Amino acid sequence: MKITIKEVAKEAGVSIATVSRVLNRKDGIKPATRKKVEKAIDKYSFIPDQIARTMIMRETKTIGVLVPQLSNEYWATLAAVIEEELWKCGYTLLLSTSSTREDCFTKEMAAIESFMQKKVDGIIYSTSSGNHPNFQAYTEKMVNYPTPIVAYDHKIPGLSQVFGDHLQGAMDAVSHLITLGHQKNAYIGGPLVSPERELGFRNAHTVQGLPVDESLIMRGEPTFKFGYQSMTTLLYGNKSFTGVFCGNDLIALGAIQALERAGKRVPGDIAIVGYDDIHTARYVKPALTTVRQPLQEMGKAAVELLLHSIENNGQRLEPRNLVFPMQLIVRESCGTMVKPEISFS
Amino acid sequence: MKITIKEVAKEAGVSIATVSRVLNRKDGIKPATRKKVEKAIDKYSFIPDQIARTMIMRETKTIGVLVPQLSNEYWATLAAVIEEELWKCGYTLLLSTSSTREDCFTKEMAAIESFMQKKVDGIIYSTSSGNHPNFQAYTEKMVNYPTPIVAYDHKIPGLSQVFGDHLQGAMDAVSHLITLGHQKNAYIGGPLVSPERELGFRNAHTVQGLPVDESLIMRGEPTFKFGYQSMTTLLYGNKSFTGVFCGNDLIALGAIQALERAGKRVPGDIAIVGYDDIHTARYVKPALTTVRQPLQEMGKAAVELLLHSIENNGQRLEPRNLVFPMQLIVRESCGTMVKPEISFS
DNA sequence: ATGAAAGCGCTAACAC
DNA sequence: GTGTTAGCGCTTTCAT
Repeated sequence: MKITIKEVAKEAGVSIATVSRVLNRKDGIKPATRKKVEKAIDKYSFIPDQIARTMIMRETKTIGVLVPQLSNEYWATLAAVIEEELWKCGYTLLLSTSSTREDCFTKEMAAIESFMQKKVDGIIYSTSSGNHPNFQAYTEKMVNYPTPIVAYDHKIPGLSQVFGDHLQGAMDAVSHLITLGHQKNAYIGGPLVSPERELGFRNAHTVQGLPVDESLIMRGEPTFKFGYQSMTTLLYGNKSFTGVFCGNDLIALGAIQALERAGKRVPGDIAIVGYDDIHTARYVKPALTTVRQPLQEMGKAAVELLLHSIENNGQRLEPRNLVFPMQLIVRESCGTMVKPEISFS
Repeated sequence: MKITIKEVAKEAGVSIATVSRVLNRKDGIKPATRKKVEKAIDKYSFIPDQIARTMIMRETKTIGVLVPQLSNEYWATLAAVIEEELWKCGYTLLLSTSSTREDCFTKEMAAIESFMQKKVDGIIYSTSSGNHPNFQAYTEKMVNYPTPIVAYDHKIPGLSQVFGDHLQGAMDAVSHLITLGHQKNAYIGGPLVSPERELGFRNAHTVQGLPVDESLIMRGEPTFKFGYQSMTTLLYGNKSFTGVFCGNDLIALGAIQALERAGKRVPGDIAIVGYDDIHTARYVKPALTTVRQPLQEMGKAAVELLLHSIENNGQRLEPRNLVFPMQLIVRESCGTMVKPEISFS
């Protein structure tokens, strides 16, 4: 038989209102009554029904989190950070991913809708379909949603957002390449990946009075496969270049793999910089020089922003934007000799 | 103003029952009425309240998934597989992790309880506290839970479960080491990690009539750090060994890092085998010889088992156990020269 | 200090 | 075909 507060009430010889009161730690209850009720709860191993409670309280204590994919270390780590942070604050997360499937935009919309149906208290939204033709139109409506949303690492006017300063990150990375003497560099990445990274690549050249060879710009998906294929294309195209900036570490790993297969040495023949600083970046040989994103801080900030706006949802407060600085991590893939670091993680 | 089916009904000039019918694609409705209702739904951008619906239907279309940690590639990938599979079947996942914190057992219990309160339709449960003193007592009660649970890669009597044949996997790995001529081998891993892997390690030796040096067995956590530290201990303990079987790939990576720091060559001086075949295993140098778990299949199986028992929850069907075979992937870390594989993933 | 009763938004059984 | 109505399990006035 199904146990509800009714059964508990009967067992304890009180009304359901009283049971509800002890469940919610309200005071103004005779200790003796409370004892009786607690005993009944225990006897039946009664677990209160959140769903019924939600109907009245209008809160689910769950947050919808949308990330592009979990099989990518960067996003998985972000999800981990968010989960931990949310749990500390008494929230659980409803998780969806978007970019495993071709039509990620459709999946994203469906996931958000599912979050709304399930009445999550808030949403943390990172996207992989920022370049979809209908993206703008869709996200513009988000401002009017009853559910607070914070955008992670992409712009949605009117929403609170957390993002990384990728223009700076990319410039630092490419400047490093240039400083080491690399004048002809390729970019494998955006703007599908991230327009700012390509922009930073260009700026770094411009600042040094160096031209950018447009045929050395490869745009596509943020995957190992794309990195491998792009590098292969570059190699067989007989392009001349000595440095490569990759839109993320996975791309860099793929590029390195292609280089090795072609008998080129990294960094001897070609210098490579990645982006993200996923764990793997330190394990590989050569260890990857890359740009570290302060993932931990960014994830925490997203949670804070969200919970803050949940608490004050009455006032519909001004959206807040948080920008985080990136940090160049110099390892081996650009030829600067550094003592290999040991890291536990 | 809050939009409910009431408002939609009024707008369309019908009763709430009719609105409910079109929402649930019931037939027996005049096309004209359906049109009217659909227009009203559209006008208000009405999103039905799952919570209210759940109260009656007794299903949430959400599944609770508990994994040890998301920052570990193996578990993240499993979560990704499960999410994808579940989504296809119309389910969303409520995700929790256990082992980021010290007291993972407490967190696990709390997470499961939270799943129950939130009335998930089922739970996929993988654990990292199988060695906790109260674990057995706790899981024994799970059989009587009203919510179907499938155990992932650990035994809980009375539940359906999916697991890998780690005894076989470990034996294959260690036999490979022995076949290559390694007679004195270390094990860095369990039994906290997985008792079967240690057992397989022992069996492989026994079968070949080789003794196991107990001082070469290191037990601890499934982390990079533990691998690094254990190898360091082994090295400074002046032990003699030429092969190492690691409980998982992260441990193996840590061990290799320690070996390199100590000026040893892999596989020249020491041969290493890992376990899991995470993506990183191919990127590292030397590429890791390891045991591949059919993660994709195992994740899918867990989902299938769960959904099957959700559908037939009336009959309380017999628990089913699925065991998956492991596959040794020979790369470079044991000294067998193989052409490095290219893999897109 | 406790109980009775009114809903929260929806579905389903039963009318008509 | 469509409307009326009784709940689902809980919280919360309003009485007492």
